[in-house]
Amino acid sequence: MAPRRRNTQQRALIEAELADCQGFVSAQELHARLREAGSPVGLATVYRNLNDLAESGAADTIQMNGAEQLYRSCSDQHHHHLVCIDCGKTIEIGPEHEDWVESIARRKRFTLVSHTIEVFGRCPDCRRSLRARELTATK
Amino acid sequence: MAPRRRNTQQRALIEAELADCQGFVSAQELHARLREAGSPVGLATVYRNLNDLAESGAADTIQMNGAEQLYRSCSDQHHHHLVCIDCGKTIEIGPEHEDWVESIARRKRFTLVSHTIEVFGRCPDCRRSLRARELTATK
DNA sequence: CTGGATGCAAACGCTTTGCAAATAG
DNA sequence: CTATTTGCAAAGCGTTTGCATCCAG
Repeated sequence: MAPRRRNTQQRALIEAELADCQGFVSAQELHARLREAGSPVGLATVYRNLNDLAESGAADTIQMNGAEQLYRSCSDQHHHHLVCIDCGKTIEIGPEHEDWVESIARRKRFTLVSHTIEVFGRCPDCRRSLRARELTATK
Repeated sequence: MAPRRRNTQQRALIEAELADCQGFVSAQELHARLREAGSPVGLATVYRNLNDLAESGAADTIQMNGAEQLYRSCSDQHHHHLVCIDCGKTIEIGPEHEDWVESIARRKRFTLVSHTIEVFGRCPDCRRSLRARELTATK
């Protein structure tokens, strides 16, 4: 079992702030938000808690280019995301693909351990404003 | 077009060594190999070239846990891998799934930009030796 | 020759850790 | 009261960069 942890004030703040974020946030970002919100939590504490949350499954995490770890509140089961590269909005991708992943592993006689899938694109809103901007820039 | 680069001796060494590796290697690992092989190439140069290769598509790259970038020689088109977590053997996963990724994006009205898929498991060989080891350890 | 490439070491950015002080249970 | 957790600052780690030197074209 996951060894129960203490219920500290800063842990609560971190969880709350994380839940408030729409998409993924980095530890640094979350730390800044808390600071601005007048809750001066130590950066190291943010890291420690975020890692705990990720380990316990209460948050999930992806690695961005540049070795930055992003976290997101998540109580659900295993799933993946479609992430907008402009605004950061994320949409969960259903579990339909798990079958596909399993069949790949089976076909190669691999025992499946884990997998990561991240899909990046541009959401309708951002695409629209991008196009508007391009028109303006046209000479 | 990709601006042509100079054909230096160390670039050749790096490309050759990368091609020699079975699975993925980190920049540091590759640097160590070269050094052991008596080809003292600077670490920075290894990084620079590996990044160039990745950018030009001559190598592909995945991020491991812990923010370490792994590279692999690769002349093919875009594809993904099934990686053995014990021996590091990698098997390319065909492009069948690209359709699936596209359909996800289309359904959510996203303009697709990129995606990453990595599947980790244990290959038949490693599974076999693992089982053998477990039997031995049985009290 | 000359500009791009190399090598070194210093700089970087994110993350982790050591340790004393604070605090939950 | 005691074991955890916090906060700070220092250390760690992979990677990048500044700059003088080197060498491919």
